[in-house]
Amino acid sequence: MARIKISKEESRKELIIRSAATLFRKKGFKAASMRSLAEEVGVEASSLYNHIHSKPIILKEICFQVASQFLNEIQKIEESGASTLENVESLIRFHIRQMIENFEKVYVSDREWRYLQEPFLSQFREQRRLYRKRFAQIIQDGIDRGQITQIDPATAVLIMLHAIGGIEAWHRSKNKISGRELEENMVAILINGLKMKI
Amino acid sequence: MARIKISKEESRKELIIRSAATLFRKKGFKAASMRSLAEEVGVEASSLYNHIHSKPIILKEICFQVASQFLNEIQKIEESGASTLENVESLIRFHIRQMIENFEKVYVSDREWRYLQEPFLSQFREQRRLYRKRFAQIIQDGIDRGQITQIDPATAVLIMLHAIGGIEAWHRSKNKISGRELEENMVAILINGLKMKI
DNA sequence: CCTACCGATCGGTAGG
DNA sequence: CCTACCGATCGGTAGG
Repeated sequence: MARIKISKEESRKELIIRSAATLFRKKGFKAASMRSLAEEVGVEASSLYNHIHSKPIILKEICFQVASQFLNEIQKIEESGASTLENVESLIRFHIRQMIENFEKVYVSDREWRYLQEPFLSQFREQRRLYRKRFAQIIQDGIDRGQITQIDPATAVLIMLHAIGGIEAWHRSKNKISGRELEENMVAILINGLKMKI
Repeated sequence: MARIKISKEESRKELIIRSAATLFRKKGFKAASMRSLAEEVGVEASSLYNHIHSKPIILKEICFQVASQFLNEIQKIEESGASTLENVESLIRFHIRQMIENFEKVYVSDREWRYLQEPFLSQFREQRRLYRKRFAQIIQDGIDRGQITQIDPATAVLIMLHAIGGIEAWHRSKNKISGRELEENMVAILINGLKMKI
């Protein structure tokens, strides 16, 4: 019975976090009220606090959940032993798919993290900085091996990540091309942009 | 004397709008309070209302100021008679420079426009939609003429605009490369990504 | 999970 | 341009 209660609590909490992600994306963290979140979930605002600690802690859970997924993936890729350009492509594809399939949380983590409270704000910034550094290192390897054109790796990372963030506009548009087509088009442009000119 | 008074009023208003742009960028529109804006400007909150109508109207002024600059520029480029790839490059360079030199307003117009009130929200969305359509048309011309690789033009626009939005991260980073280098690197990657593979 | 409620802060107005 | 102030809304707590 204790087990059942715990698992119910857990799923309730996750429902709240998922609803919050959608709400934070739509309205922005500051403009999204706990009252509107409660309405979405179907309870009174005060009842939310039986499952979550506070509004900023919800944001923290979203941001760190997403961050750990990307850190796991880059770890796998670094250890893959594939060629650099393949590694860049894998990572880009992972970002694109996350942005398509796990849109609400990824978007919130990308755009609303600045409302994190300390010490989470600093921790998140640091994770982000290290992630980008590792991404830049993969690109640097590609330059060293002559697979990637002579560019500033940090700038390349910046372009990649933000370009992929643009999928937000795709979600909002009518007459979308398919997710598959979107992925192929983005990969084509971005990878082509990195390749050595011959 | 009336003329002097008016010109003083105007510059006071523009000071408020510039301060607001910086504040909206730093805190986000919702989190930025009129009281903190007043503090920045050096008056009491209530005194702001002698120069501006309301908080959302400040946002409107920022967004439409920026939008009209981009609309002017794309107009000039469409009429230039240059080759397609040159047109794309000109437009990208304009975006990059605006993002570097007119950062606060451009960033706010890019990220905070969703807090616009009707009817401005709809008007802004429509201007944006048309702008992107014109940008996509330039790329479509390039594809038709065989200068640009076979990709979805709307996706290409999405990538370009959001990649350039990434300059925000450049502003925030220490150890920046120079603005000039940034521009050249971004142009290199983005234009290279569009070009026909040979 | 709800009712009742709190202190803080918000955008904005009245009046001078 | 300021003092004084308003109603609305916010995140969150007490107590059951």
